[in-house]
Amino acid sequence: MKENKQHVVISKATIDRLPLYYRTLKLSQEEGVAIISSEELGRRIGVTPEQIRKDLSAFGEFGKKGVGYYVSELIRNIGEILGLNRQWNIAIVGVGHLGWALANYANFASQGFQLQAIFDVDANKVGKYINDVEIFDCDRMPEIVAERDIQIGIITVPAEYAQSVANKLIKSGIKGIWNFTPVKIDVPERLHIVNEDLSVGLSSLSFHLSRSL
Amino acid sequence: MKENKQHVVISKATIDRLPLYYRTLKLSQEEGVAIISSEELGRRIGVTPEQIRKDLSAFGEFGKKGVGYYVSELIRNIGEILGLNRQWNIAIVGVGHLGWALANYANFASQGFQLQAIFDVDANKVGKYINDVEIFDCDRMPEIVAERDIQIGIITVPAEYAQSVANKLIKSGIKGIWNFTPVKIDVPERLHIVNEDLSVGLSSLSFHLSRSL
DNA sequence: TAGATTGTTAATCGATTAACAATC
DNA sequence: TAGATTGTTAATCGATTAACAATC
Repeated sequence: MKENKQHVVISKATIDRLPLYYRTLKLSQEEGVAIISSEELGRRIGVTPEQIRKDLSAFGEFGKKGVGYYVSELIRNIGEILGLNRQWNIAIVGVGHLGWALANYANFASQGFQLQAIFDVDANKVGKYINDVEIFDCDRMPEIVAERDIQIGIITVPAEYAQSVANKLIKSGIKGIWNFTPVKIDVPERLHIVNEDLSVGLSSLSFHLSRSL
Repeated sequence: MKENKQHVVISKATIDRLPLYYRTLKLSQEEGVAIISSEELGRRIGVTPEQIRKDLSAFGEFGKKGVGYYVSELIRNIGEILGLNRQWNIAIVGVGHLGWALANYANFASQGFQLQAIFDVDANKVGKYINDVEIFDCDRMPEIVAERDIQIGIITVPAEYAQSVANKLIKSGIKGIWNFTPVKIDVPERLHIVNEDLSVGLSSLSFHLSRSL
């Protein structure tokens, strides 16, 4: 019996672990593992088995007591929870080093994220292609976003343009933003935004190394 | 009176917010702000003033009651806490798209992180330069790391080589690792590792969009 | 059946928020 | 002095861990 647990509050921490489970399960599947226990899955990921069972229990009952989880079934279920069983259309705004790297990141496609367009203001870049994806002028954002049903925008422009680019994306009809600039972007309530602040990682290392060296 | 609060437990969340404070303070300073309240700083970052005061209080008393924080003083103090007032020598292993982008990321240097070397196994890349930084064969890691006193290694190789590259870095004397591969790397207790899993961001957006669309 | 492992409830731990005395 | 704002203690909230009944 599959329950619908809409009433359970799902923590951000849980959502961030699900992709980890998903990926590790896929790897296990490739290795030929058909059934896996929370114990074994936890060992591979570096998470306690209780944590995994708790996380999953927020969405339903996916395992078999005394047995474990059927890998393919769990992959399907987590994929469904994360919305990975469908295609998302994404766009990158800003072809700097990072934007270029992300545009070349082939793995997105394999996870259902289809890069539909790249935007930049530089006339020298507009009209060129990165891996068969065209670079458009930012002014054409409303048109292209609508035409290609783009739901997610990735912002890799210099920090000072982050907010104005976000505004333009939102006005064009985008539903979610992945922000690589180190500034806080104000967005309407209904919009989802994930901040990927790459400068935190090194600072964190710096902090710990200063203390231990 | 500056106290030494070695007994206070500092949460990971606090450490992750400090770079945010640091950066925002620097921006404020550039705008000519000399004194800032936790209220105003919080507003700019999107964090409650209580949070900021609590975070800082783990390290000492940096403000003036009834006044606020002297921006330059707080920058210096947070910089000291994070270990940003010194130079760290870093190396990148793996010149794929992401490694290339990071090697070109000029901002590292401005924060005291000096890219000293790049490593790759591809003979076509070895000997070339990215922004005046030479690409060395991975076999020369022990030699170069020691010679240039490199403390931090950035791993941007394909997932399957992550662990062996980490082992090599550690054996070469590296003290901290910034891991961009989506796999768990086992390291000795004394080593610091920060995982930057870029695939989580899109999955998280996918999850929220699935629910709200 | 006995052993294994889930799903869930209760207990613990940790982090955030609220409140306020101290003091500039 | 009165108003403002810090630093800290107490209260709340949320997330993780432990324990265990259910059951395959």
